[in-house]
Amino acid sequence: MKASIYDVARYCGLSVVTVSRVLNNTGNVREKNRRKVLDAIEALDYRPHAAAQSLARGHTRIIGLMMTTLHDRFFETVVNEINRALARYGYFLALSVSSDVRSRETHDLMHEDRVDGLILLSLPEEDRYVAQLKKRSIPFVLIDNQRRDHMVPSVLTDNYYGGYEAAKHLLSLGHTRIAHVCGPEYFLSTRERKRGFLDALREGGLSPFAVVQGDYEIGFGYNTAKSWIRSGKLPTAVFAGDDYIAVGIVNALAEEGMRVPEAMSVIGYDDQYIASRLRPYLTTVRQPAENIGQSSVELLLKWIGAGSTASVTVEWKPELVIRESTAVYKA
Amino acid sequence: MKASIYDVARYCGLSVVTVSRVLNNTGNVREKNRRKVLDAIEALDYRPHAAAQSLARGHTRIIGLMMTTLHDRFFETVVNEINRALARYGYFLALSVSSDVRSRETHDLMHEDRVDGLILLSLPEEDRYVAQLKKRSIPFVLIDNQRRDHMVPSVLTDNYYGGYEAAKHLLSLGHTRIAHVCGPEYFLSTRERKRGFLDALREGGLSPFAVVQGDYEIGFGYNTAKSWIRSGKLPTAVFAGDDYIAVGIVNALAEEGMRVPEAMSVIGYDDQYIASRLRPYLTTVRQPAENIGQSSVELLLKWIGAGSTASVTVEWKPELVIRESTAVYKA
DNA sequence: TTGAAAGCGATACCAC
DNA sequence: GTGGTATCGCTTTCAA
Repeated sequence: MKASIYDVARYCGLSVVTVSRVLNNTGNVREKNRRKVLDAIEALDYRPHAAAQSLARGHTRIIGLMMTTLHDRFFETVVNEINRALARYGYFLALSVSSDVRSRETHDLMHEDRVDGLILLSLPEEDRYVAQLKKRSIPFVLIDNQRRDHMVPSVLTDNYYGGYEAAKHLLSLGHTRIAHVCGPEYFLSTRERKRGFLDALREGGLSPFAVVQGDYEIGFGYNTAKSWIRSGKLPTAVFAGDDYIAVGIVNALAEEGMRVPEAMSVIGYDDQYIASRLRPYLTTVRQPAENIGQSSVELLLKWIGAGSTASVTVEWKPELVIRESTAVYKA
Repeated sequence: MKASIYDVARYCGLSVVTVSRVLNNTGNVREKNRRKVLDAIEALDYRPHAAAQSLARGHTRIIGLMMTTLHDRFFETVVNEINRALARYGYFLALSVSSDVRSRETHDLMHEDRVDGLILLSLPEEDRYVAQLKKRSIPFVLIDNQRRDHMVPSVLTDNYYGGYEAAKHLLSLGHTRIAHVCGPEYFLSTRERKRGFLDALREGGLSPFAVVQGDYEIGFGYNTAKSWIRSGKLPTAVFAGDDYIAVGIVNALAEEGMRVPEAMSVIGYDDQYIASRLRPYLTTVRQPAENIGQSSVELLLKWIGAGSTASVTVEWKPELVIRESTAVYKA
């Protein structure tokens, strides 16, 4: 049978209160007794019962994380970092991956006082949750939120800047026939990247060779490039909405014997695993996933600690990573 | 303030016992009263307090999952499936990703009665945990365990079979100069795949063109292929230890203007995302991650339900997925 | 510095 | 069918 705090108290001839005190490092315990308690704990291999502690203290030291998919390098890294940061502060991570927003389990995560706070990672329909969370006054943080108008603590990256920098890079290389192959319109990030891209081109006095919209998939990039090739009209540089699209483009070109960056410069977004492994290594825009994960935890724990929040927004700048897939334009 | 079961009882003029009864669907409640309770719950927007329930019931309905990395398609899918299966049974998932086996948080997951059971996903040093778990009599299941000798409930895939089938496939295509580029020796899966591969070759009366060992990385496949090319001595077919290695090989070949499968047949393992997206689509050996995730949950919950286990081992057969990267040998 | 006792919010045994 | 009460294991006043 597992030892309880009473067993420890009995074992060392002190009261449970004293045991509790050394457990929680609340002062006022004679050093000699402290030792006795510690020894008893050791001898009995005692560990406090989490549920009992939660009940007594009113909190669980569990943070919930809700997301729709793990299959994304950026998300993976964020989750990893959140996990690590949480552990450092003595918190646990409850994960809920659910593509179906309306499923039951995600709701119970916030309904039964299971968590002290929640992190919402790039959730569509975020409003629905935000309303619930506010009503139940559960601390939360949004990462990569879709809407920026409601005042809620959130951490995000400057996608406009990312798109802008990507385009600037291509421009500086002397390209003038520049296309953008982007993701679905309903992502704020897609729209922002595009806006940044277009603004940069406009500043350069250019209009885009083309703006093609589809999914963040290798296949979409592949098909787009193939259709350009078929038509015989190609841009000299492409800003892909993400690395998968970029890789698809490179792949299609390679099949036709065209090399990147010689035949076409290609720039991606996200710095996924393959971006730095597959030749040609991809020039890309990197989001600081580690920082994002960390800030979200810090923001959340600050809220939990303070009992209220100032609804801070932390914004990270993405970073242009120049590798092999972009080069100076040669006529 | 959040409503407790006492508030509900007071509101509907019944006792907490009755409320608890309708909450848990234990019979013996007059239908009329049942309605009253339900109405009160509705009116007060009441939800039972998880910690209080855990304390009273003696379990948490939380299952812990320990793993070392999320960056793997197979793992992702397993996690996803575990999450889904758990949710179906009304359980929650506590995740601990930790490459450092000795870190604190992973331990507390099993020490404070936070979880009703644990799933260990492909953990090196599994023995250490198994011992702890057994000592504390916490139900657990191993997925993809490294050692197969200790009697513990586990679910795994037949890597020997996978390697064997891969080789058979290449053999049946008429290849005779077949290489194996595999992962690190310390993975049981690596050793098993290799053993299957070698046995198949032996049955075909062949010895391998080469067996090269390195990391499960694109770069390793790339470098290996490059060195073959430099040496001028190439196999006509390769069984890569995983898809990343395979993609690296294809990538290196493509750079030299050599096409797959025309110049060389390549077969991967795991059916990662890129395997089915990048041309040429990879012939690969697919592990049934969904089934694995599900069985692990079922095994674990069965143990938890029964209070004991028969130490079952569930083994899934991987499946050969033939796509574009392998073809009949032409001299 | 220490400990007795009152919660925390449920469940479960046992009368009625 | 229903409800009083002890119980789960810990924290937190409050007196001593």
